[in-house]
Amino acid sequence: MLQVPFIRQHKERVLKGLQLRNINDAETLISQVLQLDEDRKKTQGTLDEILAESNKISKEIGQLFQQGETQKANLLKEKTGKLKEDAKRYSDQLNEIQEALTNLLYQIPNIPNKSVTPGNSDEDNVEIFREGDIPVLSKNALPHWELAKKYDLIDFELGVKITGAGFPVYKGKGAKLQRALISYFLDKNIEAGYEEVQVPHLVNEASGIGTGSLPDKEGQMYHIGKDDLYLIPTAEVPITNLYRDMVLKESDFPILNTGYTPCFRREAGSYGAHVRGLNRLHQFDKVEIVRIEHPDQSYAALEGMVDHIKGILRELKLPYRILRLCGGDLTFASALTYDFELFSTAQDRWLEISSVSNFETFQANRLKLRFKNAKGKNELAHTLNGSSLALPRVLAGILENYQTDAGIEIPEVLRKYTGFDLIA
RNA sequence: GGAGAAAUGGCAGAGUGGUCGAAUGCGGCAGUCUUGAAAACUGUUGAGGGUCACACCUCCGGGGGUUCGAAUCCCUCUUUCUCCGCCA
Repeated sequence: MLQVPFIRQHKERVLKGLQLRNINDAETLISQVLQLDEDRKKTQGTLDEILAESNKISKEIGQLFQQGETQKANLLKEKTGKLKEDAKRYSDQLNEIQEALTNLLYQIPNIPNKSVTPGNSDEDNVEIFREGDIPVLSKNALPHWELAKKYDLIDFELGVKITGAGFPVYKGKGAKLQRALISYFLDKNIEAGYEEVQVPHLVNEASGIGTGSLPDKEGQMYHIGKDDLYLIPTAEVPITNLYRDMVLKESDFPILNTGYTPCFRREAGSYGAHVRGLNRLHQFDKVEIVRIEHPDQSYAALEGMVDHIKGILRELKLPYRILRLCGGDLTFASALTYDFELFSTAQDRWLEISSVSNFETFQANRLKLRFKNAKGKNELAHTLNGSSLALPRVLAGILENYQTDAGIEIPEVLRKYTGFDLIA
């Protein structure tokens, strides 16, 4: 969530940023925010005066009682009735204004970084890097859902039986390969300095709001009504919320965490061929990296995260590219996002496997995640996160790109985790 | 799930209706002393709103109530601890 003083001071920049995101009524939205904030100040000013007066009288009454001047005190008491009424009225009004203001601010996404280019959809994203050889496969190469069936690695129908579509069952070497990937990713992250955490898979509303997942992605998350908890759509939510309501020291930076969790997404209305197999699921596994950074360091950190993920894909010998998301495709809370996509030869298409973002202070403002700066003032920290990596599509990419007539080869770096080097 | 106790500033811990935003200790910061450090001593040290700056307002787990006045009383929720029960 943006800070109102920021909006006031950088109105033009905010408007430009929102336009870059194709928000058409930005002007109205912003002027409403500023107007409401003015109303807020005015109302609070009035309320404060009333409260000050009422506090003064209360003190006087207290003194009179102590001096035994009961009669005078009782006289003074009568004056407070109107003040109380007024205070109640203005306080109610203030609450209304504040609620309206908050609701408005919840609707405003983050302001894109300078480097973000205009665009309407994923087609306008800018490819900034590409690496890895695209393997030449034999004529009878199969997509991963066929391979999964052929080698009995994943059973989609069984998942439908016990839960529903989008909840696959991994079996045998399929399950082992997935577990190998999780261990490998975690180990790589730990090696790079990230501390592993295991976090709850259900979060409360405050956590959802903290990362900007709520109310923006309400419909995307599974909600458990009975206990008012949400299944996490990504480990970003619980891990980032570890630092909610904190005032850090400058020496605490940087904070690096990694964690493996399943992720749950409702993905309402997505059906059809392009979401076949592992391409889009309701439950999938992901290893996440999260960083809490000093504002001066956050963009360097973002580049560091990109390099780190590059290193993993390089080791896995998978062909991939990096996109810088355009204004229209940027997620709600992000200022700058790089997507990693790996090329699936058998499907002849790019699959998104990681998204690395700098949220600057957008989440920190909601999280009340601050640090004491050199001047001793509390300042919002920057939060970042990235997938390293999302499992299903990496698994799909490995199955598809590593298939040979003899079977599916296991990437070299994974063999110590799988204990086998071929799925045949 | 049942019974009881508790929740106060970075931490520990006083405070049971009237200058309490809150004693005291520890920690942090600044200074004196020292070649430097430690110790000792002195001062300082919560957050948010508001203001050019003051003033002023709000916050003692969350929400609501009683009262002229609430950290203190009442209701409610949450969390923690102890005992019992159940249990991977």
